[in-house]
Amino acid sequence: MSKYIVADDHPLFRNAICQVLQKLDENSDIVEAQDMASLQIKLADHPDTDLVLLDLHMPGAHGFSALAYVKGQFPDLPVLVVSANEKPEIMQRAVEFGSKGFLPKSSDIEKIQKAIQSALSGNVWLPEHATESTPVSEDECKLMEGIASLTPQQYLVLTMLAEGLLNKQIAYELDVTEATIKAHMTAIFRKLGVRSRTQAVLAISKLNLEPPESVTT
Amino acid sequence: MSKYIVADDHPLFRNAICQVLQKLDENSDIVEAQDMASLQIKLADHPDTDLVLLDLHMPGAHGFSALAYVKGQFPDLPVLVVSANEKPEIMQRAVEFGSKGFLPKSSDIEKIQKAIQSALSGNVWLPEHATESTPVSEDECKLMEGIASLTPQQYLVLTMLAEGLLNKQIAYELDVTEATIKAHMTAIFRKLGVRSRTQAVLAISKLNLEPPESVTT
DNA sequence: AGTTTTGTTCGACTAATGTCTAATGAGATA
DNA sequence: TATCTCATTAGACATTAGTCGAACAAAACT
Repeated sequence: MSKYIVADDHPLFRNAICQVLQKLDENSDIVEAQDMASLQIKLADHPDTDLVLLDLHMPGAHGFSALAYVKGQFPDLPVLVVSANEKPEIMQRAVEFGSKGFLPKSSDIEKIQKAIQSALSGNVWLPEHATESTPVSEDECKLMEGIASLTPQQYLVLTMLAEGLLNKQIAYELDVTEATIKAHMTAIFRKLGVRSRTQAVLAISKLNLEPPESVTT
Repeated sequence: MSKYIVADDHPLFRNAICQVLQKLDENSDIVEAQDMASLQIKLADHPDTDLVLLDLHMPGAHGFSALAYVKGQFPDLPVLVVSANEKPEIMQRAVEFGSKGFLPKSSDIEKIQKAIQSALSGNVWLPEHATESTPVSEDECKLMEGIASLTPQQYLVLTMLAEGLLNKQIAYELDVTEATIKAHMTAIFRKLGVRSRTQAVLAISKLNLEPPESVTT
């Protein structure tokens, strides 16, 4: 019997994944998360999780930064990235950043099963056509390491920064002082190797697979 | 006899394009630009240009913002986008934003000729496989219009903002006071419909085709 | 020529951002 | 248990960012 966390904001697809999991293993324990905040909680509540199915495009997940963050918090926890994205270079990058593979949302049930079984047995699974080689740049690696070293709170603050919020707004949302947010910002800048919020936003937008949501204030 | 401007930072490819143009029309007048700054100058110097071949990934060109900007300055000037990008949705988007077509850099000479002739005769040229439909969002349109309405100086300032520079640094580069840059910023924010530099960066990073260059201070 | 608009420039003022230092508390370690 | 590390919290201070009003010049319009 295995324990899974399925993190995806699309209820239909999340459900589909869950059904496949149950078919694969009737006694499996399945936990669901629909955004990064809930994923964080579930991860903390279920330290005995065997596999996380992670969508990179949930609320609070900015492309690969979500993967980097989860792997940073739980380095030994297997993660299988699930995404609507089909680009081979994205798939490969996911693996290079610690994912046990890449599962396109267009996959049929059989492929989903294979991917999950591979991941559980410690192997990597990729669609056939994802074999191009796309080297990861030095900078990108450094950035991923930086994100992986963020604390949960810091990641949350970074996420809100990436939505264009002011320190004041972030402080209000998190119910702390503006001074606290500023302190977090300074810490985040250090870890990401940047000097301002503008550069921080530029840095993480490099990791975005798809255009971010519209900027709303 | 026609006059062309070839804007591409890759000398080899720029040269190749120029040769095709000369073959197509021996008397053609060909002007070259290797970045947005020089393109701006050439555009002003040659108001009788018949066609601009524009690479969206030159220094100073942030994805579609370069196209939006050129079309904003010279609405009636035909522009043919040239790019290493091969994604159909990117190609279509270029056309929707006013390009006379999309020429992948992998094209052979024959295709290049066809694309240019189409553009000159007022038609649109696209590779065969670029026929998916990808609607442009409301927000994205507004943003493109905003960029198109920027003045040359404002576009320049926006570009430097998008590299993560401080107002002070931009002011030094452009040899004006910081107050001037701030005034430009305010104007840019209004036109882009945002309230801070952070949001401005987020907005234009939505238009980037590929990850931006590394952030260096 | 006279008027209007618009881009660029800037100073003064207000708001937001970022750094430094330090207190607190929770977990890990010895 | 005592100690140590580190995340979280914040106040004080310094810097940067952003708004407003206005001067000036160039271009467009009458």
